Amino acid sequence: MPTQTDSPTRDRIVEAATDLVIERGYEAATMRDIAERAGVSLGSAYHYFRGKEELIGGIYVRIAEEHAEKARHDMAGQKKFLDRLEAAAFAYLDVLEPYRPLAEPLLALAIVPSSSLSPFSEESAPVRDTTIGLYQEVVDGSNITTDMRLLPDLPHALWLMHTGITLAWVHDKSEGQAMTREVLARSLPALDRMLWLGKMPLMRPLFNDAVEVLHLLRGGL
Amino acid sequence: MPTQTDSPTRDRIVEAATDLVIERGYEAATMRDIAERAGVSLGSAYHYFRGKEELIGGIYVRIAEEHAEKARHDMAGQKKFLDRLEAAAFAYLDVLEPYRPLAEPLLALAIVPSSSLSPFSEESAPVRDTTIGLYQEVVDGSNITTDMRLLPDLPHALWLMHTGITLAWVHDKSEGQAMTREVLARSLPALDRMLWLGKMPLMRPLFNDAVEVLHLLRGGL
DNA sequence: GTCTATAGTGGGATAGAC
DNA sequence: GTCTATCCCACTATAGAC
Repeated sequence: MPTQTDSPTRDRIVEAATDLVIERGYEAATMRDIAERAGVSLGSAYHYFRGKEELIGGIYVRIAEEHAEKARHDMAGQKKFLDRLEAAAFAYLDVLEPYRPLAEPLLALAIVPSSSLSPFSEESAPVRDTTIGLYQEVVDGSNITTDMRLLPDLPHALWLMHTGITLAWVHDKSEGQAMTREVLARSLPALDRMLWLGKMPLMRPLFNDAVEVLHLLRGGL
Repeated sequence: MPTQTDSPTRDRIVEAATDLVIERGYEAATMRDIAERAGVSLGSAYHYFRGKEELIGGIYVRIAEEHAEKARHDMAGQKKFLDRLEAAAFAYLDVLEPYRPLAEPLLALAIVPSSSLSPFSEESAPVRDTTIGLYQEVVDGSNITTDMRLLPDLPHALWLMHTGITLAWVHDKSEGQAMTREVLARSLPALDRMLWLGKMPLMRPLFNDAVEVLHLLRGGL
């Protein structure tokens, strides 16, 4: 944890904030209410956290860690790249589920590139590395066959896809976000098959572009 | 315009808001300042607009219309699908450029699915239809060859890509958002080539998935 | 020096007189 | 349809408690 010193008061405030935001939504959970439920004064809450945004931010870390843990468990023993990728992706949706009430307000904060809560920010580097590392494991532990030039950028690209899944999941209006699951069930095997096509000479120019685009994205975001 | 009745006062408020937000940013442009610059009271501003968000929302319409106009001009006479698609995409980036100071705050509002400013919302239907219609023209005026089952969903899919481009552009940290342009320069030809591959029997299963995924997305977002 | 409490400030939004 | 007056919020400043 490269964050603050541990403090029971601090933890109580985070907990109160998470509960209240889940109960009432982001706007309706006022800093006064959060402080009151945590049994501290408003001033104390602001002593520990720069603002409401930072208070909420800690949840990201929790989600990423829960995801990594469940994904590692679910793909243990699996060898096929598709199996491992599916395990990691669906584990993410499982972990996300209870946090759904937080999805909209969290996304509104995280989408701002200059915000510390943005997945691309300097401050998010630890959480980002956790998830990229997980996808590295997805690749490394597998028997993937594709254009070898793609491999170094693949974990990062999968993490980018991971943020895309988040975006789709938040916007998914279907019951229990079934659409996101169905899209993954359809597109992950397709992705697997496309990667496999990377071995074919006919596909060479397409994979040239893919490698180049992934590099560009990595540099400019 | 299926919106409000025209009113000079209303227009003055919109203009003041746009200017102030570009000058100072979204947060710093207070409703009080906007009202003052427009020469009306705070209460009057709230008479015309439900809130700050709605006040800013009108800008979307303007961007979509400017884009459609420039794109139609730029692709006039072009027959090749790739040429038309590139014309439409790069026209969009050209149109977006002067609005860059608004990008972050606007995205923060638009990303919330329940917001009227979301590109997927009921209220955004007119703007959405404008842009989907433009991509329909991109396809219809072209000599595109691909798996025919893809065609009905293609304009909507291109609009989805269009919102993705917006997302990348807002996050693009490179000088003058050069990365987004380079990514497009690389990936649009690749997309064109992939669509062309839809004619090959080998690609049949991949295009089955593509058609299915596009349908799922269309239904669940 | 570390934490807490209190009393502000300013901004978004609303009610109701005219 | 325009205004004034007011509410409630996030957030700040700062004095004091331990």
